[in-house]
This record gives sequence, structure tokens and C-alpha cells, in this order.
Amino acid sequence: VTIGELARRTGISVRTLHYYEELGLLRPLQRTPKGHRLYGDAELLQLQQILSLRALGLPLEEVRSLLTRKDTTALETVERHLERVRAEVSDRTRLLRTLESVAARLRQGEKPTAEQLLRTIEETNMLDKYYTKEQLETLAQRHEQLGPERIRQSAEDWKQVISTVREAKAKGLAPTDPSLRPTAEKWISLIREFSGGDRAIESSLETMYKSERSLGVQYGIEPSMEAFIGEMLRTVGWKR
Amino acid sequence: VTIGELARRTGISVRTLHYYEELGLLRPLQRTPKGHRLYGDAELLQLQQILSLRALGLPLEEVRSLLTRKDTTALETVERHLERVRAEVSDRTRLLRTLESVAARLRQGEKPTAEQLLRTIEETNMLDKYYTKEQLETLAQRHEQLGPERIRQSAEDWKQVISTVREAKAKGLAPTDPSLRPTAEKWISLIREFSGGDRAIESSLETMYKSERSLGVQYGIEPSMEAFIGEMLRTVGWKR
DNA sequence: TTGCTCCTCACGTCACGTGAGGTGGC
DNA sequence: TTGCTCCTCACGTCACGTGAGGTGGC
Repeated sequence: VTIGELARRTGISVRTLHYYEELGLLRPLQRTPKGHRLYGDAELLQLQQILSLRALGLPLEEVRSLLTRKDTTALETVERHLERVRAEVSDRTRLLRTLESVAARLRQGEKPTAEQLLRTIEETNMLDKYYTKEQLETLAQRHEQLGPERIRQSAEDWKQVISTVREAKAKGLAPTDPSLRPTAEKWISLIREFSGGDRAIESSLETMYKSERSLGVQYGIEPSMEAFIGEMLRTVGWKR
Repeated sequence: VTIGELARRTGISVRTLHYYEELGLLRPLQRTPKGHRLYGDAELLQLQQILSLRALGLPLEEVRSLLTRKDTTALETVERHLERVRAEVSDRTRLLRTLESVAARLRQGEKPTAEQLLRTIEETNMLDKYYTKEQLETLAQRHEQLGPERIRQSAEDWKQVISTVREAKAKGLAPTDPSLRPTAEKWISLIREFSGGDRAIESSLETMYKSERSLGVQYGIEPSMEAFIGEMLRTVGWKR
């Protein structure tokens, strides 16, 4: 049977057959005087075996050594490969989770530009750094519960509250000024809404903000405001 | 800062930096008279952004288009990539399951040669073809329950029973011969042990053996024995 | 002449790693 | 002279896909 026939019957390309010959994986039974390759039944069987092993994702080099030296390395080869694939899967799965989280957060934002994306990635990495896996799980659930509108509303509220504080400080008000009480209370309720009341999460959040000053700045909290905010929250009974 | 410095600080190779320049991803701020590359803070930032995006597994071509044209394709790019990775994960996971099953079955056998491996692959593919996912799940559980010794014992028993039948037929015994009753009963109990009494599994098993004659032959059941076996089982009340 | 099958180079893919051979200043 | 950093080619990787240019028989 000619190479075209074999290709058609096995559904692989002529080039691939050439390549396998080059690798010494599958040699034609003989050549015609014109130099055309001819394959026999044994070659068809060999090819099917090659394809079976290839389907396991084995590198062709290992396929060859399995088929040429049919000794006892089969189990070893499979187990080695199994480990490789296991590693790949766990790797890709981790990546998938990151991507999903990044995508979800991107969809949240108004303008999904490249800059937004970069910031989101940074934030996602930060989250992974400061929260435990379980906490992230919990946060994701809360996120679901609240729903997109509520989230958007929160973002609005935060902007509002932060700018109120900024202005108060600019006007020279004391952090303990009674007019700031509602703002302080709103602040705390926003944190509670985010954390679902989970103390550990609140504390992770706090260390994160303390360690990554740039994060606060992004949302409009200058380092100079931190002490002010701390004072303000203490007046309504917030304990660190 | 020189290329060596930059490489050391970001943990990537000089060659990679060369390559990124070639792709137009990261161009040095300037060159010294000797032709040495010099990078500035902007370049360091750019590089970090490249590495962030690369960490998501994005092809460098997409990294570049994200960083050069910072318009609104960010979300699209991420979602497209997300789909790619999703497909990869499900692909590799499927492969992983196949490999695990093949490895498990290989470990079972006495001589894990390449031929054994090929047979095992074929059988695994067959299993996937004739049993539903749930049935395979159930079978895997039963496999666990029975434990390796029991499995080995079953294999022994099957060989025993099959060769008894073969000899009986060779001696010219009728399939209904009373001396075959214990053999017939053993046969049925072995099937029950395998299926856990699940009728659907037994029926899948039967269609599999009916469709793939080569399978039976492998275990010593010649096609000519089939009618004999059918008769024999019927005498002890086995209904197809 | 056109159409078909086959042939043998040989380049391209993706993200670099790894020399090879050379330079300039300590 | 030796050692260090830098430079520019250029090949190799893995499993092929895709021409390019040619042949032989219908």
C-alpha cells in the first residue's frame, strides 16, 4: 500500500509519515523503482501502535524506545509520563484559577484597559499573598452573594467616604469631630460588608494595606491620612 | 543600568532580554559607544509588566499588543486566553485519567512490557467505549474495595474456569453436563464479583465481549466456544 | 496539455538555551 | 596574560505544516 493510502486510512499526513521514517519510527517495507514508498500489514500495525502511544502524549523518542526495545521499561515510562502530566495539570489549574479571578475582577471595572489589567494582576498576586486559600474562598462566596450591583455600590460608597475624609482633614477638622461620626460608621460598615464580619479577614486586610502603601494611594488614601483615619475609627470604637 | 544588572535584578537571562528587544517588546533606553545596552527606570517597569503578563501564560505577541496599543482589548485578550487554558486543562485532565487508569492496570499485570502496555491502552479505550462514565466510576470503586489480592485471585479463577470449559468441550461433553454445574456457577459468581451485581454493567460487559471478539480470544475464549458457554450458563439459570 | 501521486529539500513555528568567536577595560 | 562583561551571529529544540520545484504515467 502506498503512502497516500496509508495516510488516508490512518488519518495522518504524508509529511508525518516522512517524519516518522526520518526518526526511525516507521520504515516502509520497500520502495518501488521510482522511489515510492510501499508499506505492508506489519507497518500498518506498527503505525497503529505508534499512534496509540502518541495518544498518551508520550514524546516520540519514548515511543520509539518502547517499540524497539520491548523490554520492561513500559511501566517506568508510563509512570514518569504520568508525573509529568500530573505536574502540568496542577500547574495549568493554578493558572486557570488566577486567570478566572483576574477576569472576574476585570469585568467588574468600568474600563478594561491594559493598565487596568496590570493593576488587577498585581492586586490578585497581593491577595494570594495576604489571604489564606480558605479566606479567598470565603471572599469569593461573599462576592457571589452580594452580586454585581451591590459591589458597584460599595465601590461608589468607598470613593465617597474617602473623599469626605480627605476634605475634612484638609479643612483642619479633628479626627474626633462629631460631624465625622456617620462617615466613620459608614467606613466600618463597608469593611464589615467586605469581610462578612470575619475577624481574620479584616486583620489580613489591614496588614495588606499597611504593607502595601501603594494600594491605599490607588484608592485615594495618602499615607499622611492614615493616622487621621485611625483616630477617627477609634472614636466609634474600632479596635485594631 | 547594564543588561547584566537588569538580568540579575529580574532573574531572567540576558538572552531573553536580547530576544525581547528583537520582538520589539523592550528596547534599551540607549547604547554606550561600545554598543552596550543601557536601560532606565521606564524600561525596568516595562519589563516587569511584560513579566506579569507573561506569567498569565499569554503569548509574547499578545503581551506586546497589550502593552503597545493600550486600548480596550484587555478583557477580550484575557477571556480568549482563559478559554484556551480552560480547554488545555480539561484536555490534560482527561489524559491524566486515562494515564492513571492505564498505569493502574499495568501495575496489576505481572510483566509490564511494551506489548502489555499496548494491550492495556486498547482495553482502556474499549472500556471508555462500552461503559458509561458512571459505570466506570462504580467499577473503579469496586476495584478499590476488592483490593489487589482479590483481583489477582479473580484473574487466576478466570483462567481456571475458562480452561476447564475448553477441556470439557474438547472431550465432547455436552454444555448441560451435570459435571459442569460447579464451573458454570463459578463463572456466574465471577461476573457478579466484577459487576457488583449491577445489571447495567453486566449488560455493557456482554455487548463489549460480543462486539470485540478479539478480547475473548485474548483470555482464551475462542469464538467457537461461545455457544457452548451460553448453553452452559443457561443450565444454571443465567438469562441474557 | 492537464491532473494526480509521489519525491526531496528547506523554511517556519515559540521562547528562548547554548555555544562560538570577538571586543574592550581592568 | 587572565577574568569579566558585553557584543553579534547562528544552530538546536518538538512535531510536524507548508510550499517549492521536479518526476512519471494516465
